Formats: sequence, structure tokens, C-alpha cells
Amino acid sequence: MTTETSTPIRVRFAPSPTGFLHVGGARTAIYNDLLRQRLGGAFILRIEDTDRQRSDEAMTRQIQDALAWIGVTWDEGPFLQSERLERHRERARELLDGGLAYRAYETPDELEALRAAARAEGGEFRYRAGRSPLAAAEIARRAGDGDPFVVRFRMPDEPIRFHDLVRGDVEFPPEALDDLILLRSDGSPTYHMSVVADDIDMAVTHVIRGEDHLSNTPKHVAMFAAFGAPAPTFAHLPLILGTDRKRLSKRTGATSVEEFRGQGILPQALYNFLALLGWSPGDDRELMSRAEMAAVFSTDRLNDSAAVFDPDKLGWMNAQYMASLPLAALRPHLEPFLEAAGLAAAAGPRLDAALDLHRTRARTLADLAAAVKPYFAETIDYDPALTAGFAAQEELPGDLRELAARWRSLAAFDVAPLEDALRALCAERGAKAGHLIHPVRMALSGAKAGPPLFDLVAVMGPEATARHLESFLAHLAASPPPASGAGG
RNA sequence: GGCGCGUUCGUCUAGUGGUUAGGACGCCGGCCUCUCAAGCCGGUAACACGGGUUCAAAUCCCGUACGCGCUACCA
Repeated sequence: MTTETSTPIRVRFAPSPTGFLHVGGARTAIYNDLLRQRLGGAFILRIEDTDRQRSDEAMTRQIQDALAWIGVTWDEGPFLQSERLERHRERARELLDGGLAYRAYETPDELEALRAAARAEGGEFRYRAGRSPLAAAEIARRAGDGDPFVVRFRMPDEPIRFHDLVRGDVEFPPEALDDLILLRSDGSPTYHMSVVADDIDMAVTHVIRGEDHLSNTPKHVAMFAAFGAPAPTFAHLPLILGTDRKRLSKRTGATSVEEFRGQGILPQALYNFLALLGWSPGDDRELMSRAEMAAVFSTDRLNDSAAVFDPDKLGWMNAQYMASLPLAALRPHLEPFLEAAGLAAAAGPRLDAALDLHRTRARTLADLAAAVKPYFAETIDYDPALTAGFAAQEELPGDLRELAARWRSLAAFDVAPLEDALRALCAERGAKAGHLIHPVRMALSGAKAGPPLFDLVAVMGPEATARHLESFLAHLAASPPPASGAGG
């Protein structure tokens, strides 16, 4: 049965703060977010920082920032698992008192030796109650001496079955499971102890997490049973792979939400893209808002095989959002990029007009900011490789000067008169309009391609146009003469 | 090694016994056009392999190959 309750659910996203929020983690958060929106209930954010060595407070903050940026909101938390250690110990003690867990006195070295020996015989060492490699007398001695011990969970002897919303019915034989450690010899709870204790205390109903936890799930299922608590419904998501078909890593490109943000990807695009990496609405829709997805989200349509992260498609999707989002929604996200481009002051109708001219021509916010720069920048850095062709045209400077003069005398700096003036001049010179259109585009934008020229000029305005035309003329004058000889 | 999970165009996916195997990204071509995008139109390209079951299999079963996960006093 894959039925989802129609009653409110409680989901949680539980990252460990050992690094930036990974896109895999972000996608997990997104599915939790979508399911909670679809069915109602609560989203709990829980930071699993029980590994003190690797956890970092800055990362805890960063993860929250990244989540908020991408548009995932939580109703409860963030709870720091490290602040609940006492509760986790208490829960372990309950199991101990109830005989569902026991003390074990082997040292890590002894355990390692056992594992090595088992492997040498081609087998696998399993730690189970009553099968301690230590003699009863030795155990008694260590207990009596107050030697350090771990608390182990007594794993049941029957196969453990559970239903996974993505995988279907899954069964693990008892031989595959150890009596896992609940409390380390220093008394600190392990991940498994903390997760189960928290999921029970927080009344979590649905656990959506990465496939790497599938093999942990039978352990957790057994523990829920030991506590007499109903196990939550599980959904284990397939991994996200890099273009090399290996687990996504920095080797093949960006992996963290932060990196994509820095590249100029919109949060709406990343959310949309990630959501579709392992889920589809069932029809052919791809561009969908969070609300649209939430309206039709179902775990039934979660995919069960790994997906390769395709940066090209993300770029396309980002371009779609940049082209269609209301300017007001786009601007706040663009701001940091404008600032980085030295355009912190750019604003107003000119900026909006320029944005409209370039938004369908950029893939990222960084591209957009760069494209809009010439409208506000004092100068343009011309690339000699792109201007060499113009520098070779002897009559061009004179024609450009004449054009500048005619444009200057225009009553209105609008598309039609600008175009008429340029075409008339070209006609007088017996040239096609391209004779001036292309060099002027280069002069005003530093690029050989871009928006329709007269739109560009009108938005640029008389001052910037005159200024850039002037410096382009200077650039041409300073350009080395065309190579003589071969080719001519 | 053991246990678990997976495998449809290069990539993301639709498909749940009968389809010309659909859509999207990418790529190629066309239209539009002052160029480039966008948009529109068209093209390219897939059921990992081998056995079954069945009148009929991408869909069900078994095996093989390949990939991945777990196998810690990490999470």
C-alpha cells in the first residue's frame, strides 16, 4: 500500500552541518517541503551535529540560509541534536532497563581483530547478543573492574520488513544486521540512537531521505518497535550523479546550493530543476512553480533510479525564469551581481529597459549583469580581436562621426528617428545598413551580437551613446594598422 | 566478499501487456531578422544483455553484466 494519509503529516529534514548544503540534500528538503505543502502538517528542521568533530556552527547557519534562499521553509526548529544528548542517553537507558539493550565490553581493537579474522575466512563479522567473543568470566571481570563499555541494541532474530514509498517492500535478513551501538564508551549517543529518539519525540510521520540510509532503515525499524512506537513511513530517494555517472562531486562541477547561487542561478530555477530530478508531475509540464508542484505532488511519482545532474538543462531553466519573471522579482536577485560588476548605483527605468532587452539573452544573473554594464559604465573595454575588422575599414571613422552628429541633432532619441538617420546615411554612402549597424553595436556594447541595435541605442540614451562612440573612435585610431600583404 | 537497491534517446523523464515508444535539455536544419538570443517549425537519438511466461513484453518472472549504497564506538 502506498496510500498517503490525508491527515496532517510531520516531516523532517535532518542535515549534518559538515559542509555546504549539497544539491542532493536540497532536493531531499524540497521533496519534504512539497509533501508537507500537499498534505498539510509540519516541516521540522533538525541539525544532526552529534559528530562534534566534523560539525561546524557556521555550517549550521549556512544550511539555514541556503534552505531559506531556495524557498524551503520550516515550521519547527532548527533543533540541534547536540542539545538533546541527555534525552538520547535517557532513551538508551530505557532500552537497557527493559532488557532490549545490553552492555558490551569489547574494545575497538578487539572488534577490529574479529572483523579482520572473519574477513580472512571470507565471511563477515556480526556482533549479536550471546555470541560475544569474550568468555563469560572475562566479561564479568571487566564489568567488575568498571571497564568502559558500549550499550548495544538487541537486534531481533526475525527478518525485518518495511514498506518504502519509493522502493516498495524491502526485507533484510537478520544475519545482515549487527547489534548496533546505541551509546559509545564515552556515553555519547550514536547517530542511530539520536535519530530514532528524535523521530519519536518529534512525532515524525514521514521520513524522506537519501538512498544511502536504506540499509540503516531496518535498524531504525527495529528500534521503533522496541520503543513501542509506530515506525514512520519511509521514502528513500535515489542518488544524484555527476556527468561522469559517479556520485556528484566537486570534480565534475558545482555541488552546493551556494555555488549555484554564486553563479547566478535563480532560486526558483534551482528548486524547479531539483524537484524534477527524480520526480515528475505525470504530464509534460516542466516549468512549474513551487505552488504548482505542491498542488500535484505525490510520492507515488518519485523515481527509483539515480539521476545525472545536467548543468546545461539547469542553465536553460534558469534562462526561462530570467526571461519570464516580473522585473520586480528579478531585481533583488540581480543586485549582488550588479554590485560585483560595479553597478551598485544602477537603477530606475533605464535599468529596467536594459534588463528587458537582455533577459532573453542571458543564462545566468552574472551574464545579465555583464550585459547591462555598458549602459551604465563610463568606459567599455574593447577586445582587439573583435574590433580588428572595423579598424581595417578606412572610411568607417568618418562615417561614425557623421552618424554621431546626426543623432546628436535628433529632436527625439527614439528608435524610429535613430534608425532613419542611420539608414539614410548608409544609403548616401551606397552601403547597406550593416555597414554602420555592426560597428555601432560593437562601439556601444563591446559585443558583436546583441539586441536589435536601435532598441539598444534608445535605451542607452544620448549621453552614453555619444561617449561610447567617441571612445570607440579613439580605440580604432589606436589600433594597429591591418597587416599588409597576404589576403589584403 | 555479504546484504540491499537500481538499469527507456548523450542527459532529465512519460510509459504499469497491444503506442509509428511521447515530452524536455543538448545537438543539427529552417522561419523570423541589422547580429545574437527568445519564439515558432522540423530533424537526430533509447527500452543493458540472455532466457522464460503470454496470441502479444519496455512493461511480469529468472539469470548475467554493469552501476550505486550499506557492511564504524561517521552521519
